[in-house]
Amino acid sequence: MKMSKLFVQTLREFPSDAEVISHKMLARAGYIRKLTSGVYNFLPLMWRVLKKVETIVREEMDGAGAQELLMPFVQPQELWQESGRWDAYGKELMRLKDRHDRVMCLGPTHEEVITSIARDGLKSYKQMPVNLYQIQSKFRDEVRPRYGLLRGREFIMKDAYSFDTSEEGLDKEYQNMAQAYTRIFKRCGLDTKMVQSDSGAIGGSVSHEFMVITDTDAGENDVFYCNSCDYSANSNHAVSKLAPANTVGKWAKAEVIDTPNTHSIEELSAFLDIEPTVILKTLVYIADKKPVLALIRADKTVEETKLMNAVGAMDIRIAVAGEIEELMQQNGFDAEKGFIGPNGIKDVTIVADETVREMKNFVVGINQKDKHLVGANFGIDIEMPEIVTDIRLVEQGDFCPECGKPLFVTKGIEVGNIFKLGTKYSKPMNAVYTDVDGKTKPYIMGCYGIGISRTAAAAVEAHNDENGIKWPIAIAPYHAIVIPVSVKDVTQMKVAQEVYEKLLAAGIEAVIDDRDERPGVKFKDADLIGFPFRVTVGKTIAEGTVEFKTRSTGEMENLTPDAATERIITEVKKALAK
RNA sequence: CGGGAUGUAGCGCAGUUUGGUAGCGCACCUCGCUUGGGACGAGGGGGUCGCACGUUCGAAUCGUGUCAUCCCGACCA
Repeated sequence: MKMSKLFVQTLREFPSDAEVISHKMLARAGYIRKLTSGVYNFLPLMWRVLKKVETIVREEMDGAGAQELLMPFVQPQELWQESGRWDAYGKELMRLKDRHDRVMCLGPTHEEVITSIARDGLKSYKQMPVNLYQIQSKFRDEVRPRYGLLRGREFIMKDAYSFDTSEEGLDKEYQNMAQAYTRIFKRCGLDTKMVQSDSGAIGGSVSHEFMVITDTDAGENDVFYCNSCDYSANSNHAVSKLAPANTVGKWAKAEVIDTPNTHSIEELSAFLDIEPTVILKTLVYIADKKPVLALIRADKTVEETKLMNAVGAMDIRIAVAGEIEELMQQNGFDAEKGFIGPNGIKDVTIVADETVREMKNFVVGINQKDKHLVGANFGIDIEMPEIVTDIRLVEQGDFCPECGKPLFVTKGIEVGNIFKLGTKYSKPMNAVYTDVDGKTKPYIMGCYGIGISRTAAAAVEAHNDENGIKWPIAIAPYHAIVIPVSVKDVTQMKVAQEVYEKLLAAGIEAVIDDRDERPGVKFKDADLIGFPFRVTVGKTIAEGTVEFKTRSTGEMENLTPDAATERIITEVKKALAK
């Protein structure tokens, strides 16, 4: 490809609406252009990258025994009503009407459609196991799209769905996919960590996420991991052992005492001269529009996803002052934040964290302003809630649940995930097969996603410097660029042309910068766009050498034109051999 | 959806306070000159100043409304 004809417009400055590095770089280097919020044009360079990621994904998925198909982007409401997700999915599901006022949605994921395909054509145990996948644009009407391709509304995703006749079969396919994913991301030049995670709106029991570890803002997930064993988990799912703490209060008997103006745990513990570990904290949440009380040892934080799961809600948030007031009034109390407690609250789900179990003689709010109950105990002064489970956010300094060594935290970009769905969709949608015993049974399903466009963006997050992108060779839009310093210099141009043609003949994807620009412009563009290799043909051609530069390391060498050509061919082959 | 901000040429911005016929840099076109890290000179093309209504002799500028975009929080590939 001639640089003069390559459809790309690099910018001198970063677009002002870009926040994270991958968005800045991809926009400035002319890979993407925003069409509207969270929706991007993938320009020729970007499309080449995406196709390369797709190719790797296809090769590994096919190699793992999956079969590719393509499902529609527009889906009918009825299918989503069958699974129960039409109401459950929320506003992220982009709904629209056709000309007959029939209600449709844009596919954010395809469990419903694939399940309908399966129940039509997958009738016998003999046809299983089977794994079907597609690569396609998805649309999720995100509350707040951001970070460019990392959280767009429209994005390219590979989604695979497996059908098995047994849990054992599903386990096997789950492992199979985990291994395929590990290979895929490695081939894309990304270091990923497979972490335990919450299964969220898609549902199911077990799930893992593949995280690109990054220390930038773009890593929206906190990942806790252990250096001594292989435990790692998303913070929304992580569990931990706690350091020993004093959880027994200093009071011998229960009594209500005045605690004026102690609205926070800090103020209360200072006023009473005690540690927060002997205070029972009561938080009011709104889960699916209904209030929920969460009890936890006061030095700990509630993890909202865990709480949401504990009460079986689809949506959760902390209550605002007005809602707390309303709850108090309904129960005949006059208290505010800081003095709330579980006693006397009727018809409200109460969830306690495991940490409350070992608390004794503790301090707790009793829904009276400026008063607390001290020396309280479960079973005597406070009823133990029916739901006692882990709703605690793991923190740095906690210990590994498996081996007891310290846990560490880091940021991660989720590029893929795998779920065990079980019969979550097959049962409600009556998607069944006939088993060997002649009985009809629902499929045991799994689903496996990879964000294609997010993976490409994550690669930029992981590989860049102040001058631009440093693409991993396997997913770079082109492998190499050949730059004649002056296109008017006949010798330089001739040698550059020869190198370029030899590269093409060897199957290297190369660009020749035939523009009549000053060298600085060409070098800046080459670095910004991120060609893995660069051959510069300049004055040193008089001594028979050209300059060979490796983008990832910045290393520069003077080689003969043939040596530089061979070097690129060797390096690219080596990189693609994985 | 709550809080904050911004909409002026493809990109980055000034002009708005104090109303008077729209500007700068980059990019683009032509010519000259230049050629190892985003040169220089001359000339040129491109904008209903987000949109609507209002105030005014006159609105990018003032008022009201509206839309869009971005940032901070709750969701997720």
